[in-house]
Amino acid sequence: MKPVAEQLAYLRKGCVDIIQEDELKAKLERSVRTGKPLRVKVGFDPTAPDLHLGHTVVLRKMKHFQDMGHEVVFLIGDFTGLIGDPSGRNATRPPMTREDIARNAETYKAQVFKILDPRKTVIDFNSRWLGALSSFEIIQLSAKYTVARILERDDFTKRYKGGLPISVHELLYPLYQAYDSVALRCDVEMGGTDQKFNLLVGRDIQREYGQEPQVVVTLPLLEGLDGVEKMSKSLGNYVGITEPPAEMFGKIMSVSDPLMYRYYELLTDETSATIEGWKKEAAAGKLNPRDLKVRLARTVIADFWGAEEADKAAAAFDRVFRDKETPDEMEEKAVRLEGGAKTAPLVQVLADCGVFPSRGEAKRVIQQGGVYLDGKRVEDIGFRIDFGAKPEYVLKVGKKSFFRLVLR
RNA sequence: GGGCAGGUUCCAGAGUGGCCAAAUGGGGCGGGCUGUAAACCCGCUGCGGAAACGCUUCGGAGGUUCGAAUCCUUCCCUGCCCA
Repeated sequence: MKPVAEQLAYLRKGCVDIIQEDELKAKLERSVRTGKPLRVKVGFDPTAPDLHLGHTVVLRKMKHFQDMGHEVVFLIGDFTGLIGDPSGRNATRPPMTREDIARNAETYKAQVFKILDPRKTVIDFNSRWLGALSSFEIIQLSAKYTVARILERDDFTKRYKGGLPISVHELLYPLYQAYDSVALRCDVEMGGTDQKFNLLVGRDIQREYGQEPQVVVTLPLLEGLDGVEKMSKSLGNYVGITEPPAEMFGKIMSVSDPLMYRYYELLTDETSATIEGWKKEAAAGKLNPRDLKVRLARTVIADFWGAEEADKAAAAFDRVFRDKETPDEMEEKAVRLEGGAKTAPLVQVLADCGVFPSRGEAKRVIQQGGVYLDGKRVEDIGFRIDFGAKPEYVLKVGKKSFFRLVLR
């Protein structure tokens, strides 16, 4: 196990808060002395079946703890998922079914080891202990905290003052999450900055149960592709870690320059000094931000798919967008025509095979000049596609979507 | 239990009998500019229709009216105040 000072320096990088740092130091010292690793918990909400880059910020930090020889608990909040954490939301979340949760948990398991070391990771479910609590024990737990303190949480305060509904079970959420720390006897709990309140409640409740309070580590929330909202699946501004390399590449390239530096900071091992240097060089015109962006995309993709795939994605991207060629892999859309007909109005075909949600939408985009067949812009909304001449067309919608239209 | 204020299109939020498929902003989509950047500019944004126009929508169900998002009844949901 590494010396404490070295561990601290390594673990501190990129964190927003460490509460309290001297407590962490003390825990690390004891761990070095006794050879007993720290237990670090991070809870994951079972609603998102697919991890995205936003999750990887904390996953990477978990990996850092593993690198330092500590034990990481990847806690799937299957029980708390039944409540639905209202953090950062202004509305109550609909609860999930047990089936949803079980399925999503499996998906998680399959994904986290792209980053985490499986030998040093414990995967657990909080239904294991929360589901076993009796009503009496729940009352005991709730008695250890006050409504006023719970309402201090930012989003509760806002909702309360704004006259928006808060259900009682939502108030219980932080207590349940805190109880996880008690059940696991955590030394450290990590989460995004939006989790700060919940993590801190963990400290209080552990104290109430006679345990040494955990150290709370918060990490920045990664902004989504829009650069404003935090990355989330429901906002659609995310890059999923299982997405094909080409997809990832395109998404990362579409990010704004300031966001690119942010991504470097949070998603790669480049040092802050290096990144600052690039920023200056780009501003001075010595470096094309586009090249930096390509580098970022390759680095990120290499983490999940390997360097070779990253290179391929980069090459494919150049072919399509620099050389204006069509990509070699496109989503195929099967076209079915009535009674073995060979031709049909394009608008109809595009709506039927799901490229557009309705004919109206298809018409609109064609009128606006956003539809291309085999590289030629379709000008006429009455255009009929003819599969008699050829069985397959390359369809381009807007700048970046390509489909293969195949008659079935 | 009593009083009051609300529930509008993806979201926020106007609209209080016909001019409302419903202002405005955001989001989304398309075009232009570019580094497929961002920012910015233009356009579109319920469904069907080439269009004229038709059809379905304003918490649910009924009703009044030639005509309702707008009025009435009732039910459901939310917030506030009092108890």
